[in-house]
Amino acid sequence: MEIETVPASAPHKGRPREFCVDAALASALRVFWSKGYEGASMADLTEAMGITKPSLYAAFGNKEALFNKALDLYEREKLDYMHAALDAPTARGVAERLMRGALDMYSCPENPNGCLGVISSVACGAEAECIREAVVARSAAAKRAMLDRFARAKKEGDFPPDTDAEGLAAFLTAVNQGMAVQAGAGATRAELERLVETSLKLWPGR
Amino acid sequence: MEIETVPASAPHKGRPREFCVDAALASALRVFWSKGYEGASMADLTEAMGITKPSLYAAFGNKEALFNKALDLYEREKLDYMHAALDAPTARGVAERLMRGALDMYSCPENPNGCLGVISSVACGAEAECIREAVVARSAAAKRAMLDRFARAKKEGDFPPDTDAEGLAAFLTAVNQGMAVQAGAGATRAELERLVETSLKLWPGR
DNA sequence: CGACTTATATACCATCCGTTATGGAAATCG
DNA sequence: CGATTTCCATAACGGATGGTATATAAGTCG
Repeated sequence: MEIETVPASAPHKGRPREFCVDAALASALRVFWSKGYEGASMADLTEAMGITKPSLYAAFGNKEALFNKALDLYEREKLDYMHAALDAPTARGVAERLMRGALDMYSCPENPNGCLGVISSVACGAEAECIREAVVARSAAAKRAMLDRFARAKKEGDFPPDTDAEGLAAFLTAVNQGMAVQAGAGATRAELERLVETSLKLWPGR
Repeated sequence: MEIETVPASAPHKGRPREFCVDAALASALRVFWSKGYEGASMADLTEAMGITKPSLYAAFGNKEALFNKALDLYEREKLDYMHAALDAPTARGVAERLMRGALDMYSCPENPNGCLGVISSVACGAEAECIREAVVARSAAAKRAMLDRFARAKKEGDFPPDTDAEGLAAFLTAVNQGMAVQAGAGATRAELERLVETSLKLWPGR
C-alpha cells in the first residue's frame, strides 16, 4: 500500500483527488497486459482507469512512467510466486513451484492471457525500445537468481557434479516463456497442465 | 520463384515495373521480422523496400496483405527445416532436428532476432488482431503436424505406450518458443546452444 | 507516330497518437 | 469570507499513421 503522491504527512491542501491511484494503476496494468505497451493507447488506458488524460499525466507522469509503475505492480503481485519458488528445499521443488506457479497465473480466468514480461520483451516499434530494455533487464535478473539457486543446488548434491546448471536455468526459463506464449495464444489450462506435467517428468532427479 | 502479378503469359503492356517484387518482399519480411506488424510503419517498409507507397499498394494491396505474403515467404524459406525435421526416422531425431534447426535460424547473424511467428502472436493493438489470429492458426497447424508425428512414433515404439504424445508436442513447442523469446531478447548462440543441449539431454530415450 | 496501359512521384487526406494549455470546480488556510 | 492550491474537464496541439488522388513518365500496340 502506497501513500499516493506526496511523502506521507500531507494534510491535503487543494482539491482532493477523486480516484484511487492504486485501483487506477491496477486497471492500467490490465490494459498493458492485454495489449502490450504500444498496443495500449492513452484512450484505452484512460477509459479503463476511469479518469481523464490530464489526471493520468498529473498522477503518473507519462505513458512510459505509467508502464513502469504497472510493471512494478505486476512483479510485486503476480510474480511473487517466483521468490517463494526459489526457497523450495530442492532444485526439483524449485522447478515444480516455478512451473505450477506460472501455470496458475496463466490459467487464472481473471488475468489477461500470457505474460506481461514476454509480451513486452518481443520486438516492437522504435519508441518502445527503452521499455523492452527495461523488461529484458528485469527478466535477466530473475534468470540470474534462478541460476544462483541451481548452482547452490549443485553444491548441495541435488544434481550430479557434471550438470550444466546454466543450461537447466535456460531450459526452465524457456519452458515458462513457451508456456506464456501458448497461454497468450489462447491455450486452455488443460493444455498448459499437460506441458507442465511433461516438463516435470523430464526434469532430472527423483 | 513467382511470376510477378499476372498469370504468366503477359507480354507486359504499359510501363514496366522498376523493382523486383521478390526482393522487395524479402526486404519487407526483414522489417516485419525486426519490428513486428504494428511496429513496422509504412515509412519503414517503403524505405527498406526502396519503393514508394503507391508502388507498394499497387504491387501488394495493403499493409495486411503485404504482411501475409511476407509470412508466406517466411514459412517457405525459413521454416522449411520443420518439414525436414518431421521426416527424421525417430521421434528423438525429430526433436533434435527441430531444435537444432531453430537454433541455426535464431543464431544466424543475417537474420533479425527472434521468430516472426512468436513476435506476431503475442498480444498487440486491436488492428492487429486478425494478424494475430492468422499466425496462431498457422502455428497450430505446425503443432498438429508434430503431434501426428509423435503419435506415429508412439505406435512405432519410439516411446513407451503410456507416453503423453500431446504433452511432448507441447513441450517441444514450448522450448522452441522459449528459445525464440530468448533469441529476441538478445541471447548469444552459446546460450541457445546450451538450452538445446540441455533439452536434448532431458528428452526421453537414449 | 499517336493511343493506350501501367508505374512512378508528389502531394495530400482523415484519423489517431501522446501530450499539454486553458478555464472552472472543490477543497484548505488565513 | 477571500486567497490559495490542487484537481477535473474540454479542447486543442504538432506529429505520425495508413491509405489515395493526381499528374507525369515509360513502356507496348495498332
